[in-house]
Amino acid sequence: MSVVRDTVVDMPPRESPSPRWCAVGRSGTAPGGLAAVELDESGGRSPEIPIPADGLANFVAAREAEAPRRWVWADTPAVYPALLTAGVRVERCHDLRLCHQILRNSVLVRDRAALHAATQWAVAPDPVEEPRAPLMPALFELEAGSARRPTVPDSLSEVLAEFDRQRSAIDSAAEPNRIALLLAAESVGALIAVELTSAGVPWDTEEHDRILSEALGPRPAPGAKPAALLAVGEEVRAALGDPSASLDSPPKLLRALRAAGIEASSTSRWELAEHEHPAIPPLLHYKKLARLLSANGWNWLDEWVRDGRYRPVYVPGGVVTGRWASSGGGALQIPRSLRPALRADPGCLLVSADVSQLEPRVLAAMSGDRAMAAAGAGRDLYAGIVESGAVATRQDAKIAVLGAMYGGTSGDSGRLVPRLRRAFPAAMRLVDDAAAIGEQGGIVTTWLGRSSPPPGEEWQGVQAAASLPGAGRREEEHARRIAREFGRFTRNFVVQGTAAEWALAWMGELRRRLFAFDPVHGETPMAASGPVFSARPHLAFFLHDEVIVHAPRAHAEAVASAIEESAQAAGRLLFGDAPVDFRLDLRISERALKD
DNA sequence: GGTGAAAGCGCG
DNA sequence: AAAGCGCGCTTTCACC
Repeated sequence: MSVVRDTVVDMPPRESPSPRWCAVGRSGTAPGGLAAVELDESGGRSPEIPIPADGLANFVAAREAEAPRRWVWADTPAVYPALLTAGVRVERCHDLRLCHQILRNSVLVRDRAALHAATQWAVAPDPVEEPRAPLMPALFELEAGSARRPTVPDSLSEVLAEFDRQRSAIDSAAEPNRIALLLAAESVGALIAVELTSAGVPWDTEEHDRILSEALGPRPAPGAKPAALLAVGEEVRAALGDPSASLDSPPKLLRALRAAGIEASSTSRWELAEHEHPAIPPLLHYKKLARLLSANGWNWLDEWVRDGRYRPVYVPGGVVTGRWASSGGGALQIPRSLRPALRADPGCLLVSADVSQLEPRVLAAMSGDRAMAAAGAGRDLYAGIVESGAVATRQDAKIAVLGAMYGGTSGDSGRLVPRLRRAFPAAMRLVDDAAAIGEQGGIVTTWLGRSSPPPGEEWQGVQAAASLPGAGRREEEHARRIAREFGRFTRNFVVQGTAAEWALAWMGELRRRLFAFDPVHGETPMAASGPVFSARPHLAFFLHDEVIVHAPRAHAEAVASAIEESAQAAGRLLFGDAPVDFRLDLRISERALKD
């Protein structure tokens, strides 16, 4: 019994009365049907257990009651939505598609040959591009005409073979072997992502409409522009002295600006703000309104909010660093001005939490920089950096820290980062080393073991060309520039990626605690959250370092404690007893606040 | 008429 | 024209 399989792979560790994995896939013997196989520690397998074509939810519910070690399946979003709809939640799974991606790329995994050979599992990072295969009741069946096959294999035999490959790969990882923890975190993320869509964000359509109307005027007829937008547009044209100026096309707008004597080189907001001209303030206002309308206007509302819920689709592992991406509705870009539309159901509250300075704290923990950990202990990290004497103001501290993590070289950041380097040498060495590796075209790896992609062929080609004897200055400068760019990417990768791992651990822990709450009986609150999540606190929103839980009133205080405890638990899970605390801003309210 | 790149801006 | 990372989405426009 290896340490990896025995304790770490389970997140969080638990006593399981049934310490076996349960793999599910399309049956090889019963065409069109599903089947399961149970696996034990020593590689033993049960015979195929047939699952009735329409009986997956029942099967899973029954087995789940026995607390299997993990469900093993190809692709969580192909299976889990239908289970939730049927009222069945699972505690833990192993998502083969996501885990394959991590293991195939991680340089910590010594035996990757078998995974690399399994090309059918190497899929594009974003499988949401095309419609997914239908989910239930024929789980993995193709629906005539409309859908395509899942992006990864789904037969039970393929599932079992891939799981074998992955277990070997996990065991072959270099010490300290944290990759199983990463796979557990990634897989619980896959469950959470589906659950978030299923439960939805409680959305107050009237409040959204009120915010839009206040800014833009009443909702216009389809195809027409809102009154306030038109009025501000006229103001801009008047100030430009150009009644026909086009404001929506950057090239045309630029010409109009030039004609009015504004020497701008682009029409981006920050550059326009540099110029003094009566047309500038209304133009900035116009751009603000136009953005609100096109990105989150009434059309967005019609398309994305149904029955009081906004249901975005999250894409775990959608970003190379391991952050989630989203698909549809722009879940990760909801403007703060619209946050008040996020509103708890009657009888419920929102418990919101965001982590203060997550990434620098993660950097302090993974680098073991005690001075940086101390700067953030029990207070605002930037205030602590000021107190340490490294920089003079909180603003400077922030610029310096961001510059350290992003690779800032010029301006304030270029001036301040060296001071940070003196005050926090261990933390800075970690990111500086990561940057140096990237500049040489190397690969870096997060705390738990997610590796960065190598530079592309073009990058390699430019470097090779620049090192040839006949290379000119232009080529050398170009090569240097893109080498530094890649260094900034790898510098940031280790921090952003490890922060994403912490966030997954935080949510995984929180999810488990939330489900231990007693459902609220009587009138069922949060009915629109579906059979699994109504009546009990559930995650409703996630944004990199921020969560919102939708909870019955009676549970709100306890939920806040659970969020806090989960953050500390995540810190311990990843970093042991590193003296870094992850501070939260916690808020309990009926609606999310702008800020 | 569809496709893809670029610009611009929202989020962390 | 961002300096300094990672994304998604809408609009415009050149091009096939």
